[in-house]
Amino acid sequence: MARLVYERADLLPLLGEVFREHGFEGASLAVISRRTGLGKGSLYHFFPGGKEEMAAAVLAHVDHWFETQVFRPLREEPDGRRAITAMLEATDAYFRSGRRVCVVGVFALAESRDRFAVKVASYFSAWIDALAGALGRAGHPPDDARALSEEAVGLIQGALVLARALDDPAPFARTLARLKARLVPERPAP
Amino acid sequence: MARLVYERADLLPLLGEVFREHGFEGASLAVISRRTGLGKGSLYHFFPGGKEEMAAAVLAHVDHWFETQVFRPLREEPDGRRAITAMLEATDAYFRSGRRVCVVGVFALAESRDRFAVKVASYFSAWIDALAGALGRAGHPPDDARALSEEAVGLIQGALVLARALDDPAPFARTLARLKARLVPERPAP
DNA sequence: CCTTAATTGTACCGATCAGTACATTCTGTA
DNA sequence: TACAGAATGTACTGATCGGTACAATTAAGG
Repeated sequence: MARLVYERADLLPLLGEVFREHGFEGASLAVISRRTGLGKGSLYHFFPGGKEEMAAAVLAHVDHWFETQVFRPLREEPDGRRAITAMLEATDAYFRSGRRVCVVGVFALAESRDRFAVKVASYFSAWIDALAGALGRAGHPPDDARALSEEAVGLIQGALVLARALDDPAPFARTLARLKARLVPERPAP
Repeated sequence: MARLVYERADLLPLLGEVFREHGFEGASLAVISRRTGLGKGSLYHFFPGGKEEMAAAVLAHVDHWFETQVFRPLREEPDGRRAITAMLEATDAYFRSGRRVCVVGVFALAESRDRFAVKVASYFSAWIDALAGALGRAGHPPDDARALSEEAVGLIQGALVLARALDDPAPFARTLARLKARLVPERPAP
């Protein structure tokens, strides 16, 4: 058989999609095997810890993506408005304008939250912290910035739930547009 | 053994908690049996359709609760501001101030969405429609009302995800407080 | 070509899954 | 008390679960 996967890292995007679509409980080794094209032998070769290790690797992979593409720019870009605009664009791209849900959110709602409690919690708190900082640099008063950041991150997650529930990505797109207007108004925040 | 359950309806709250905590895939008949105190014989006596019928009954039960306690008051209470305030209070009570997640949201994010697509979608669209009407009666311009309603429902769902992810109900409470300030401002909306 | 180790598919394990069959136990009505 | 039907627990089914063992295959180095 042709060798399609050369590295463990090549598997992570595929595994990510499987867990995103099925959740942890619903992602059976059978569907993982089918979607990756790898037998159990290969899967356990790359992930001796089994399904739990696969899910942990996916969470770490997602966290790393957001850390480098979203959180760090939010923290380090001196221009707060530019940082927030970039975050909204990256978010829109990552979630495919609402056609993709958040695997961390999926894990958070189900039983699997307890198993991955630390990673799930740190993902959201890192996002809120980084965005609050950028909002502060964009001119929002510190007290507002924190509340606004929490609201924005929650709004994104809620819009993903809504988009999936209604089977329509439009609510997510509208939410991002409203968020942009609120977080980065045409005239800098008072 | 003492008979604890006399009617199928008595089971729905128990089943609701199980599906809320475990999701559809994660709620095995073993845990359902343990949590309800009923053997499989009894469960299949009440729900010949098995797990799927149980979940459908739970969704219908939740939908009925929201219909009578939230959606209908939102539609029929002439005073829009009063209707919205009552909705926020009922929502806070139902979700136990953020200590409880939304079983429809849980179903929406996981694979189970496809199985219950109609009920999941209608729950959210009914909520958004009813709230948009009340917002209109509360003085919000029609265009704003629709967008504001969608945002509010999404915000509630997102806050539930956040509360569960961070294992802290506070974000939900703060979100409801902000929502109240936005939907029912001290001085009626412009 | 030969060796070696990494990689992979397959057969299997015990446990658990949803669901069925059915005998037993209750409960209400004579 | 006696009976009928509802309610219930238990034992089972085949399928699938996550995970293991291991032999066959592959690729790289000499």
